[in-house]
Amino acid sequence: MSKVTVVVVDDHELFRSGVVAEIGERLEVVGQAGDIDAAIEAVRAFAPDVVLLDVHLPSGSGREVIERLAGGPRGTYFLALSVSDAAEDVIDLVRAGARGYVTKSISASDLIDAVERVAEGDAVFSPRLAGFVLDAFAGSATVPEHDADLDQLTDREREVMRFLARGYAYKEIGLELGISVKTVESHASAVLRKLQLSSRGALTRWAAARRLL
Amino acid sequence: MSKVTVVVVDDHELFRSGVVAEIGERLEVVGQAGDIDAAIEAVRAFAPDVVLLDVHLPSGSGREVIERLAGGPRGTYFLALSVSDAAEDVIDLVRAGARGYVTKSISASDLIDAVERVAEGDAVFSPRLAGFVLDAFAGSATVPEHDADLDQLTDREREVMRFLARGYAYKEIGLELGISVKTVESHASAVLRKLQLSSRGALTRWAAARRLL
DNA sequence: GCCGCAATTGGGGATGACCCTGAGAGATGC
DNA sequence: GCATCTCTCAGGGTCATCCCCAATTGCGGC
Repeated sequence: MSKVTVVVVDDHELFRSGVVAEIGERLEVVGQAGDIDAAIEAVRAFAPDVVLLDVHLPSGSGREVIERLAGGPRGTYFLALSVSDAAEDVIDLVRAGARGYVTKSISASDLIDAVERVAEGDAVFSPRLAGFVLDAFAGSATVPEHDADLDQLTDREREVMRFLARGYAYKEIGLELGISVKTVESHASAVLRKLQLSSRGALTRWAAARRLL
Repeated sequence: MSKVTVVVVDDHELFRSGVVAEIGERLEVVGQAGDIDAAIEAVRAFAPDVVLLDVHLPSGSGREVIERLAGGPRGTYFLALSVSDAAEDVIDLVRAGARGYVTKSISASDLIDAVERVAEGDAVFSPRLAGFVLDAFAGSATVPEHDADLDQLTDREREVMRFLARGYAYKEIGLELGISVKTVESHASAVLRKLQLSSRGALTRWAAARRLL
């Protein structure tokens, strides 16, 4: 396969040179940049497979580079490369869209491997760093858990309730479920009664508060 | 360092035997289980470093094992091992707390490496699978960002829109804002027209899709 | 079988929420 | 001065919503 193309973004020119010297044999470094604006320009110009992105740049965070390039032509992955191994930095960059995060203490051969894996769509993290992301992910998505209120509803009622909360009219729900409007009304009535709600609007608020939308 | 201890959970005894035969040289398999209850018992009894967990078990999902052991003594990591490489399964298990996810097509030596890395707190994924998690993570936190649709609304209209989307009746909004019902109706009408929506229900769906609730 | 119960499916009918058009008052800008 | 925009409100028509009511089906207990 042909060489993976890379743009290196770091505010220290000496560091960039070092990286290029180390990985230049196996990867094709098509561009370099020292600040956010130059980085964006370089990525747009060369459309590399992978962007090696320093987290701390003089004009801001590497996150900004990813965000401002979001929505652009796909196929470019970002690999964060930083001295920092703080959880906040890692999560921040990953949230923005980085596909990996390695510290600068990485060896040249490991860095090459990491870039090639990221270029293929895989995610790469230095040991321990992935744990930050997974913890944040698992914690951020505290899911369903048992809901006594929902338990009193029958299957059909729960189904109807979901549409109701999202703002679908009875008629629309009837079409969607293949039953008559009147039947939908019956279910809706049962839902309101069981949940002790007075109106359809109250149901929307109830569902929104539970993040059921 | 001493051998990493492992409990293997899979409903096929033959598969468990195969795993044990392959990894037994380098890792210490202290227990096995074929269903959810046995898995929980084994993990509690042996407190292994790593649990190799099949996703699909006869009595349910491997997720249940992780959930029912959550809050127990720490130090045990879960590594999902499945034939499925579906995004839902991967995200489901990671959300529950798995520290890695590899498919059953993995080689014995790679599996041993993966177990050892997970035992040290690192996260391990088969190629491509990590992308699912990162996409879900990044997608779960899509930030406000500028919204051209919202910009066309006046301050008052935005205010009314927020109530509308949450399911408040015109009368309630009027009371809340200290204006007449008729005024609220006018604002509501303007909101629908500007956002090109046909009804109040459509507005609720529009807002829900944008996480404005 | 037979009865009771719950779930699902409908109908009739009345209220009023919803949505449109139009319009006046005040503020701002050219 | 005139145009524009925003906020305010009213009249009026349509139909979504929500009440009470009933038939059908399936399931478990006696």
